[in-house]
Amino acid sequence: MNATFGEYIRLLRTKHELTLTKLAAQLDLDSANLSKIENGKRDFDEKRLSKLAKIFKLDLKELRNEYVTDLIGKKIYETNCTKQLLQVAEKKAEYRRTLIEKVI
Amino acid sequence: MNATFGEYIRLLRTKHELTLTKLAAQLDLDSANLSKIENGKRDFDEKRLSKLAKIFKLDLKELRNEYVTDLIGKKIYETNCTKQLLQVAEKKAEYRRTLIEKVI
DNA sequence: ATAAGACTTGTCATTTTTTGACAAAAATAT
DNA sequence: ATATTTTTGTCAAAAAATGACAAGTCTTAT
Repeated sequence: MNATFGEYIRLLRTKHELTLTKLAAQLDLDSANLSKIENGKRDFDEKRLSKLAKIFKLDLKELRNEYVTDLIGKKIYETNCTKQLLQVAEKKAEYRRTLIEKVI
Repeated sequence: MNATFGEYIRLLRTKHELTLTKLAAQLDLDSANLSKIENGKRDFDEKRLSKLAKIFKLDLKELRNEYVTDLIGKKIYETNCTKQLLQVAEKKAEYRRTLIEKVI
């Protein structure tokens, strides 16, 4: 999926021919705020992922992957993180994983 | 650098034989909070990067790279983002870069 | 043309999260 | 043992995110 998470939601919504108001209601959200989410002016709150999955009958894990990759992709973008640096970041993530083991 | 940013600061500090109190003062920070930062219980605020660079005579850009990779590494860790998903995230970052071009 | 519905934008109070500051306990060094 | 250093807990203040509403634009049907 080559789109922001907001664009992805809009895609799902329009494909199902739902209005902002209709979908927002199902997500327990204001339609104005859903509009902002779709337009990348607000973030989608992780706590609503399961609702979103149910509404569009999506696999929650896959949806969460979409969400997480968007989150990190956004950070990569915001910080101007190059591919090279991203590899360093990945190493550091691995390192953090080893930290926990040490505590055990 | 295979360490969290907090650990990295601690490394720098001890290498220079500074106490928490001394370094904290130079960073315009409470020593108790610097302790938390070094122990990963708080985040280092980006706005102090330049001070940190000056104190230890580090290249600000390189230091910022350390900081950014820590930031993203932490996110990768927290979200359990696999290498595969990370590639997706990278694609999404690229996509975001193209979005701006479209506006121009 | 205009009325209705759909979407967008701006604002603001509330909530949540982060930060700074201080006190006191724990660990370490002298 | 005392002094110094470091850690931990707490809390108020600052900052950021969120929910809600009002008013705006745009689109479509009549």
